[in-house]
Amino acid sequence: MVTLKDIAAHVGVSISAVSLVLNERGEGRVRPDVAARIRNVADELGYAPNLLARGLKTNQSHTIGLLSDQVASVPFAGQMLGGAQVSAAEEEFLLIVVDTAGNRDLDGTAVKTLLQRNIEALIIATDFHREVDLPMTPRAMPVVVLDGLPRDRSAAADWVIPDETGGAYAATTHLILAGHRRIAFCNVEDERFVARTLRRAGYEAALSAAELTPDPALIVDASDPSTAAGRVQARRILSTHDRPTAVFCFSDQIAFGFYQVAQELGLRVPDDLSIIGFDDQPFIADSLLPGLTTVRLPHRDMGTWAARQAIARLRGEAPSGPVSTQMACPLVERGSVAPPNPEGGSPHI
Amino acid sequence: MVTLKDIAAHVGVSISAVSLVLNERGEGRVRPDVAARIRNVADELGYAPNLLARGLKTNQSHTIGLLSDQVASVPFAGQMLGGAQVSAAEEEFLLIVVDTAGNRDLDGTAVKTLLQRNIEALIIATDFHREVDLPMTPRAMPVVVLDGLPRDRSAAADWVIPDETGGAYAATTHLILAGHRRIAFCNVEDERFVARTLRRAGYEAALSAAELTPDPALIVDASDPSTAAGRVQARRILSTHDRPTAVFCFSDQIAFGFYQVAQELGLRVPDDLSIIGFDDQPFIADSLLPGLTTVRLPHRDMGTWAARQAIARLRGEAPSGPVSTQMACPLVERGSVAPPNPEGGSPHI
DNA sequence: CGATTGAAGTTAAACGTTTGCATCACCGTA
DNA sequence: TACGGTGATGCAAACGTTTAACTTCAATCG
Repeated sequence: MVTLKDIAAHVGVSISAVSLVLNERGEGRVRPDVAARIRNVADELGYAPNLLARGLKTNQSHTIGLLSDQVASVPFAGQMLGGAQVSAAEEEFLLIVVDTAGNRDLDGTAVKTLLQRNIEALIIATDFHREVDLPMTPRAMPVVVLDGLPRDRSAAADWVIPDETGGAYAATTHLILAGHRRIAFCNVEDERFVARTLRRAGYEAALSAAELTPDPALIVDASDPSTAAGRVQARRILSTHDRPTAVFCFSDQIAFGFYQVAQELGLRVPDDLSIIGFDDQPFIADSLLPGLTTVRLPHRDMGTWAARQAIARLRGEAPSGPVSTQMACPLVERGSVAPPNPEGGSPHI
Repeated sequence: MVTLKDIAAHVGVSISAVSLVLNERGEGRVRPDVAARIRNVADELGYAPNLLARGLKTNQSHTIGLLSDQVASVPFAGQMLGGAQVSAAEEEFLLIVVDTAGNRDLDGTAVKTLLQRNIEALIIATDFHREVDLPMTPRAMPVVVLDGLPRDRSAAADWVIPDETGGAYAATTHLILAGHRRIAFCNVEDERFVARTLRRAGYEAALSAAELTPDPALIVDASDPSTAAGRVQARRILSTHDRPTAVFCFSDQIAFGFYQVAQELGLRVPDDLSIIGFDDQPFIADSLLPGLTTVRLPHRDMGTWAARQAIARLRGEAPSGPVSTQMACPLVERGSVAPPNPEGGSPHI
């Protein structure tokens, strides 16, 4: 590896002169022609500053730590990480990711690992929108929660979450505009899903806005967001005599379950049953037949925001209080929504 | 942050004494009682070594770089990263991941970023088993290819790949043992998939071992490993008059397509058609109805191996030549395989 | 004409470690 | 008494940077 010393020796000046020039601080301190020589030699030799050394001196490692307990467990995680990493890189920051592999990091080992590397900011990422407990961090270090919010709302952390309510509203409205009146909502029962309440609010708001009264019988809770749990609710809800003509599902997985049960019952999607999911999960939403109309979770955008926000704070460009934002969840139209079948609910066999 | 100097001041010894003790090098050089005092104070103050400083001095950053062009793009990536990161952590190494976000890193910017951070070893990860071009790296730096192999086979790099042939053999044999004789294989046509050839070899070997002659009409190529491409081949192959009773698919996605077309044609899975996939893709294989019997790609294990191998090389524990390994791809049995229906191929409507 | 200014650098200290070498007290031996 | 050996400890240099403070020299100014 080439060091400042090497360049200095080649050019015949002192190390500091080289440092000054290469950091664009040589203006008026180093003669232009000497500066040019230095730059040339640096180029020729392929100089790249040793960031360990620089970090040691300046205490600015240009590194952001990302802590997560689930990089592996969930497919969208990659999108968030990718977004964060790429936008960090745009600002010449490096993102270092530590995954506690599912173990709640109670003793703070993971955070310590990161602090030892002199990270300048910390991003806490979750596998789904929920409340998180923040680890202990040095007073001045920016902390950003990615896809979640601090349980202690007074904590000095920024956060970004999806606009769950907006997404649910858009989905439900889409169904209403297609002509549906009996629209079911298959939610999840687990309280840890913050989205649970928010999506329901969006669903209800959309109905109200269209002057429809929600039918409690059409709102059901799956035990979790899985396909199997979706099937259970689908069987209950689709075999009633006045079944809904459309269903909005908490997850694409659950929607998948509704596809399967619809098949079983001889209901065609979308002719006899319109379905909308949530997540826009790769390899599912677009693989289903017909393609699943769904609401996209903006994982990449959230990752991007988190990294940018962390950097903005580092630079003192952010307001003093915590800032938070909601990312839009756009509706992705595929083929699972159609006007309700006037014929009514009689199954085609 | 607490430094050696702080501890030295508290105890009333020199910095070097503290350093020696804390690195277990004090034996016979520092009196035991003093050593104990040092350790105590270090604990109390919550000392953690500054790894930048240490790395600068020792030139050992205890960091491994992982370069990939697709963390985001593929769901399994997380498994590989998780495996690599966790096993690196076990050896007190940190994994830093740089994703070029799909841009082939021609100028080596990404590698440079990593080298600037003084990484000690480099892992090159791919999104699917294929040949990769290795970037320029310092002569002595260990390089490990994860889920792929160097195009230049004489390069000084280790690599780990899945045992594609073994997995395909197991899958095909499983179908044979269930009683199937007409077993189709839906491959992909894109040559970049190294697995293409290997899985086909496993399929054919299994048939030969059972003294079955492969029927060329039963081997088809999908244009890519997607569900849509799978459907195209499924329609061709399942509507023939003497259709196969079982099919082994290159991917779970393709298998998904076969489920869909089987439905369309009134064929029941597994009664009328047995299906085996490849990948064990989360949220698909276990969501299908019936669950998809498939071959698991050992992403996590490969990640683990890559990190361990890199570290072993660093420590000089590896043989001098390149080493490579194949990870077993176990068959995961769910519900999509049954004995062939003696009734024959007549569709049930 | 002596003092001031400005350009063009250089010196040296510092960041937190690690580590070879020097120091020093003490002991046993010749 | 002198000497080598040991055990305990401190000193100081080095890793590659950054940066405040300094030097030197020539030119300008009142």
